[in-house]
Amino acid sequence: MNWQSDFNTIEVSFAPTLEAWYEYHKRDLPWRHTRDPYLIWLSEIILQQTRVAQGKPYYERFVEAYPTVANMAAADERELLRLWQGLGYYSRARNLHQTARYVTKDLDGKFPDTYSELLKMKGVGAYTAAAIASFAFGERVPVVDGNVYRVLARVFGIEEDITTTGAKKTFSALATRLIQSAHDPATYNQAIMEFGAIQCTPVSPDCLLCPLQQQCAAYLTGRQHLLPVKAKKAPVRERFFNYFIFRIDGKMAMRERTDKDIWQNLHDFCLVETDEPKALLRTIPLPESVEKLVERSILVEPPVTLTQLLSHQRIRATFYLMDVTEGDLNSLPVGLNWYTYKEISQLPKPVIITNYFGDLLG
DNA sequence: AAATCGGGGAG
DNA sequence: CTCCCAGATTT
Repeated sequence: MNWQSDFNTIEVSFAPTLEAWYEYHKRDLPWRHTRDPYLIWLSEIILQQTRVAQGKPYYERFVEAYPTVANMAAADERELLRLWQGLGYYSRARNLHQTARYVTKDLDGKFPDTYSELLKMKGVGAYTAAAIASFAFGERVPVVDGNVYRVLARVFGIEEDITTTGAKKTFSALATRLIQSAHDPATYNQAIMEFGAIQCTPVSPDCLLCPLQQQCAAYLTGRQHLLPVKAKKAPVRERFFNYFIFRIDGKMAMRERTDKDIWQNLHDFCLVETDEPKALLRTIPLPESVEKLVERSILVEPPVTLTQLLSHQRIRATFYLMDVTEGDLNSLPVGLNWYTYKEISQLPKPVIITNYFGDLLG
């Protein structure tokens, strides 16, 4: 047996081995009890870059609120964002809504049933299209997610930087070969991701009880902890937010974020961003409309500073709670509107805003 | 090809 | 602290 046929033997046994492992080790997760493409799509969007433990309660709430794609299409986008609040990557919620309407209106409620048609939906890329196509329709297309990168890099000893375009092609090509030997494409795709999530984990993988131990290039050379190779991320950008919370008669001034920036379509307060931290209110350069409002307001408590860490940014926000004492309530700076506390509790807001409110307003 | 988009949990 | 999670889209 030469090296070529030996290599092919590993490729052919790979999928059946994982499928067998999966039948014994799989977790009982809610989206594994359905083949409804709508529910599978919903679960996959929620789980993008999101751990199962974090996404699961959101999935339950969304299924309860919108049992069908038509229900979701009929909903208000703000309602979806409110349900999505705290999960991050809010474009997912906006795309969810847009795609629900696309399926309901343009496709007459019939969910796309092939990889290439699924790929046309907003928010559905190569991974999600493959997941829905295989889980709901049995199509033989491989999922390639973070788990798959890790498992394949280790078992096959691939040292390419997984953040590059070339690696994406390498791993996809290998994954396409491997799924050909699967007994069932849906089971195999579930299996390799589950295997990455609970056996071949990023830190301290359970190699001693691994069914692929003697076929794993990384284990056989003691390089588990070195694979996959991944370029380091750029350092996070520091940002300083100065929030003015204008308050009067049980209302607060808030605005919907519409700039091409974080937290699009979520609601926050009057924001003045500075390029350095400002400990004193009078040192913050204010736009004229804000300055005029500040002048007829009084600071009702010492400013509170909170920090929110994002993937690429560290937000340090200082909150100035201001009671407006006089003047025309109809003349707020552009974009701001008065909201009652009850209304505010229903608005989708960034986590740092809900943290500021504490238990007062969700 | 590189940057951007959240938030949380594990170690 | 660092890493990374059932990635996609924009620049």
